[in-house]
Amino acid sequence: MKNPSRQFRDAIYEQFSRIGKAVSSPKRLELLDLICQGEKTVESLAAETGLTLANTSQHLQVLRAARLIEAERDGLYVKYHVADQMVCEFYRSIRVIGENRLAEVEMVKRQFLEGKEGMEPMDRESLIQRIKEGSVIVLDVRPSDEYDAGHIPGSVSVPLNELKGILSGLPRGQEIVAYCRGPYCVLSVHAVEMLREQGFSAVRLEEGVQDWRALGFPVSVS
Amino acid sequence: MKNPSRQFRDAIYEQFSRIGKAVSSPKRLELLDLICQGEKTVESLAAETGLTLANTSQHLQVLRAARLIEAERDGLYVKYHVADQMVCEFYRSIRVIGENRLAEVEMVKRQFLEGKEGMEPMDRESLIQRIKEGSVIVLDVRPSDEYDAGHIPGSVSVPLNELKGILSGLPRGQEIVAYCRGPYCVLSVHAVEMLREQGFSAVRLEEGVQDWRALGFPVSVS
DNA sequence: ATACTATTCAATTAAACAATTGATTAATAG
DNA sequence: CTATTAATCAATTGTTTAATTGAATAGTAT
Repeated sequence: MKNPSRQFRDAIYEQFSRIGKAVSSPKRLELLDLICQGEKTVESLAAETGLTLANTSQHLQVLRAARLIEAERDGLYVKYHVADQMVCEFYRSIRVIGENRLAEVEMVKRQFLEGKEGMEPMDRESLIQRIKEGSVIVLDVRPSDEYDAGHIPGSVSVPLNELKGILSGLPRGQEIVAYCRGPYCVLSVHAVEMLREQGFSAVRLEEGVQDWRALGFPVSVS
Repeated sequence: MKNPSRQFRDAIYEQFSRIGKAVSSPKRLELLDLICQGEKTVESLAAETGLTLANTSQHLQVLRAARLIEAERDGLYVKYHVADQMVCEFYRSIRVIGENRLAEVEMVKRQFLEGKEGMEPMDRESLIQRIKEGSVIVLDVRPSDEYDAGHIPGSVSVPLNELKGILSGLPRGQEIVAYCRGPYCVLSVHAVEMLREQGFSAVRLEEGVQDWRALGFPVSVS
């Protein structure tokens, strides 16, 4: 019926579409985003995404069938991690294309941050400059295992739910920068809100570790 | 029902999944691949992919709705082109992840090239070196409008269907390199087969213009 | 205007998919 | 061995999707 060259191309693009199908579901993208922060159990992913356990597991199978992630059993738990750093860069490229080309992304973001004054990134370049020269305190407000898997050099791990307890230990004079998983993670938003309520001078860094790496800056591990 | 932060994330990942859905179909990937070579009419895309016109048009709408491509009317024809060079790089990253992570891609390729001796890329690095220093004749065997949209510097445009006619004008002594749209395009395979049958010393360059650009080498236009 | 061509739209069909539920399989601890 | 916990599998539901067909639209040439 079909000539060999067409069969060949059909087979090839069929294979490539496995990658596309894997990232064609919003929930799978969210899962991939989380897994890019460090290895995660099925349970923790289900909790973060609001999916049922069975449903989470099935989405993870799809990502695994496309070879984007790998599973490893650790006692009672199965931990998933990205198959290759390239996968994180790939996920990030979807994000960046979305941000650049889909006006709706900017709209949704603006709508969410509405009323949260000053949560918009204020001159990213100079903020990053100050972080690199160490003239501000940088808080990584993600869970500590994500900090361990990779963080901005010089940052301090203060998971959001521990922030309240260490407020008294923070210096009042210096500016505080909080960051988390990236522009669509709300941990740093809440951290900055809390810090400001307590009278601290705090700002949010939108970028996550993946962005930091993509910008060509070093990332510390453990 | 859901808290605002969940609503926000759902809305954001929903947007990103538009990109994923757009590249979740084999045929749309093939279309995107072709459009990355230069602007194309619906008709020519339908002919290349073996899809019906209506079906092609609908796939193009999906790619357009994800803002990956744009349409422009030119007289009777509608021409589609990539919305941004970033889209070609994105498509290429799917291809590269597929090549690196899906064993099936290599299998399908090997199966197709089986029996076509020497069609496998022979020491890519040194071949590229010789192309760059101009010690081989480089033929671009794609349609001429694709050559115009971007080609390897120093290459000569000889669309496959014109190759037969100019065989007599080619030097017998020198090695000839043929390239086309990339590893999954068969134009250069056929070109090399024809050249060898006629006694020429010919090899295939697997890389296409997108790869050439991604490797950091310059690309000539028009 | 009229015919003509390229493209898109609309309606249909069959196939693929996401989410849910309940049952089942691993690994561990008592 | 039995209970417990984490994860997966299997079957079902309602949606979404790809491809097909035929009709409708937009632009061109006569």
